[in-house]
This record gives sequence, structure tokens and C-alpha cells, in this order.
Amino acid sequence: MAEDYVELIYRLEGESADGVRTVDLVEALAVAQPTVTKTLERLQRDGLVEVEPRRRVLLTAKGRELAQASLERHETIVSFLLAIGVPATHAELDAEGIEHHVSETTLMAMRRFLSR
Amino acid sequence: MAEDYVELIYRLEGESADGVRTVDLVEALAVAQPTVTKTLERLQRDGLVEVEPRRRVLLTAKGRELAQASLERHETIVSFLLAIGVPATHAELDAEGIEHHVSETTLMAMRRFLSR
DNA sequence: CAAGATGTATAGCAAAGGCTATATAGCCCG
DNA sequence: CGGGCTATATAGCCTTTGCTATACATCTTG
Ligand SMILES: [Mn+2]
Ligand SMILES: [Mn+2]
Ligand SMILES: [Mn+2]
Ligand SMILES: [Mn+2]
Repeated sequence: MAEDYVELIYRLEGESADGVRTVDLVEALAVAQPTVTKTLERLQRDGLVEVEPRRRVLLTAKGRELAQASLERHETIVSFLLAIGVPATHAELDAEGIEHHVSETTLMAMRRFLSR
Repeated sequence: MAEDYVELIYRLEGESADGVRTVDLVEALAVAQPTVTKTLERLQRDGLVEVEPRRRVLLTAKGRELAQASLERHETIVSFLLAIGVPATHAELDAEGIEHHVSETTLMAMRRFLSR
């Protein structure tokens, strides 16, 4: 979950000028608001985000690092799936799950395949 | 979890003559024994296994069906990863996670790739 | 055939990730 | 500037997947 959250926050940061709010995550993740709030508490505990009470959700340096790495992995997998002929919709959906289970080794194989 | 359990039971059935026991699953999954016992209770509730009290763990028809489908998916993914150059150890480990997140569409793309 | 070893069940606890209901804070607008 | 809408917080509950400790059953073996 941590990866999905920070990756999403990182994405949303790039889309909205005035910061990411809990409600943005609620909408994007399609879960109930208290679920997001509680998860954000765990992410704070783990030093990945900072939450301005009743206001914005911010990534810490550590959180941003994880987000960038996660996003890159996500994109590699999507590109790879597209390359082997998976239609875009499925590529995106499957990548969302697969991304949490590929080793760096497998990721390298995918990159190698993409640049063949 | 259900998929991992039935897949494992199905595998073990083929390896031992006198039936699969809780302890076999405990060893293979490297979790504590009560964890397996409790998970088996859920699998029974869901009609996937039958447990002879203090004796064997058996797959129901439904459980066996899921097991076969899971095993096939597992093997497709391992073959595919090997085909793109992932070393065997990682292919096996990664497949164990990936298998629960690939759509039938992506699986088809993998099969197509394998038979190219 | 009775220990002792091995295997299984049961109780109780915890963390993660869900939910609903409700209280409260912040914002916007008439 | 106050009332209502929107967002957030809080309480309390649930399921899954883990764990340890311990009781109990079964099997093996001297
Ligand atoms: Mn994901
Ligand atoms: Mn992702
Ligand atoms: Mn698996
Ligand atoms: Mn598997």
C-alpha cells in the first residue's frame, strides 16, 4: 500500500498546483475517507508523508524517493506489457498489481527486452 | 492466499502417496502451524478443501479446479520469465507474487510470446 | 502397552486494510 | 458574518493473515 499511496501522491502533485488533499486520494483510490486517513497515519509513522492537519498531504524526502522509484517501476512494467501486446487498459491495471512483486532482476530483463 | 494453498496442496498430492498433512504445508509455506490450521478453516468455509480432523487435507472438486488453473498460470509465468532472460531462482520467486495479478489477457500475451 | 515425540487444535493477541456513523473544522457565499 | 456545504478526524467494528503458548490426540518404539 505504501508504494501505491506515495506514487499516487507524487503523481497528483504534478497535476494540481495547490497541493494534494485527502479527498483526492479518496477519489483516486476509490476507498472510504477514513481508510485513507488511517493509512496516511501509518505512512507518517513510517516517515513517508507529512500531513498538515486538515490540509495538504506532503511527501517527505524518503517518501518522494520511494514514489519516484515506484513510478519508474510502474512505467517500465506498463511499457513492457504493451510491448508484448497487452492492450493499454489491461497493461495499466495489471501493472498496478505486478509492480509490487517484480525483483530488480526481472525488471532488468524487462528493460533489456524493451531496448532490444 | 487461497490460490497458494490449493496450488501447494495439489503439488504435494503428487509428491506423497499417503496424503497431504498440515505439517507439510507448514514446512512449505514457512509459517507457524496455527496459521495454516486457521487458513484451512477459511478454505473449508469457502468449499475449497476438506480436512479430516487431525489427519489429511483434501481438495474438493472446486479446490482442485482452482489449483489446476493456478498451477497452470504459475507455470506460464515462470516459463515466460525464463524466456525473457530472468534466472530461474528469480523467475520462481517473482512468479509466486505476479501470478495473483495477471489478467487472462496478459496471460494470453505471454503464451503468444512463448509460442512465437 | 506406556512413554515420549510428533502433529493438531484452541485461545488469545496484533497489525494491516477495509467499512459506517458521527463529530468537528474550514470555507464560501448570500 | 452566519449558515450550510465540504473535508477531515475520531470511534468502533470487521476480516485476513500472522504470531506464541498451551492443551490434547496420535503415532512410534522400547
Ligand atoms: Mn500498485
Ligand atoms: Mn503503480
Ligand atoms: Mn503465489
Ligand atoms: Mn504459485
